[in-house]
Amino acid sequence: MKISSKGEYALRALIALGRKEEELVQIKDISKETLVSSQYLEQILLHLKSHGYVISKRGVNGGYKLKEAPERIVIGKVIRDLEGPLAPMSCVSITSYEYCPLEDQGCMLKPLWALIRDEVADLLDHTTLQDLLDRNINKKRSDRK
Amino acid sequence: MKISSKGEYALRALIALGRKEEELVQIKDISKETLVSSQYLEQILLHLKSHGYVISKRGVNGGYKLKEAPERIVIGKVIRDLEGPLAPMSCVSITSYEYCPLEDQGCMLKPLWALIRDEVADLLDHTTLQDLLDRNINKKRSDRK
DNA sequence: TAGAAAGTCGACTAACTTAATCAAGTTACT
DNA sequence: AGTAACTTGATTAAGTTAGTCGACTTTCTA
Repeated sequence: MKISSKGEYALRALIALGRKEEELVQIKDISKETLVSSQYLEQILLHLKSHGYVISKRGVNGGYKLKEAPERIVIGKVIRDLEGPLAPMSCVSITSYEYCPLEDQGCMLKPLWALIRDEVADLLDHTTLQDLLDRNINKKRSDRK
Repeated sequence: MKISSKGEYALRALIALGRKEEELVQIKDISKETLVSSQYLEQILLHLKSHGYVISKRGVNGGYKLKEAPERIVIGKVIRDLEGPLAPMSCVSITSYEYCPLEDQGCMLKPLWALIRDEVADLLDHTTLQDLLDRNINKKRSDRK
């Protein structure tokens, strides 16, 4: 049930950029703040760029910044884009469902996995980068009304 | 955020045994029901045995059965025993915590991981094998009162 | 306009994990 | 004695993770 370091590091980078809001931040500065090597960050930032989360400027005084406002960046989407489905098993994944023959005979595990998927997805899909920056990750969730 | 097939298969095997309650069930019969190869099941059943979930009888007419009643087998414990901590990051793991230097500077991600850990652990630690057999996995959780 | 700063891109790799498979046992029933 | 059945440890093939490397392109500035 782990989050991979790629997802973790991507979120660290987004947080670092979110704290500077509009300025360009260079990889080596992001590296200092996130404790991730420049070379690995480079790879991760390219992924973030290709998925439309950040924009970059090359050359002297270049760097990265967020493409959208932090309140429009949804953590669940970032994690799915960077490391794949949130569901614990593909038989309960909305975004990448795979058939399992046990479904036909009334699998007794599927409802459990579905519940986990729902809880995790609900939480991450209702948390934005701004929530992280505000340290506002409790409450405010759909099923707690 | 995946459950490994080892954990999934172990739970399938426990369910198969739980349905027979007291009889000895042979690996090849568990294999038919769970759709897991006999040879891989063999390995998994040994793990389940070493962790005290099942007992076996060798020789002709041997097989496996549950060591305890299904209502005493907690799914969270099975998963932790078979595939490790439930926490999405080791910095929020109760059972296998590991220090992360970002903690000292107020990591903004840790509260999120902690919340996920709490939700998943709460769910799995309040679900027993009997609940799975009864298809009774909703409600009845501590934070829903 | 040369040179340095900074991002880009693709290939590569070492270590680890997963998911098995295999072979050679040991035990116990008939 | 024979065979069904569990036991154990070694091995392996494939995939993933977490990087590393090197050559390249763009852009600013002196």
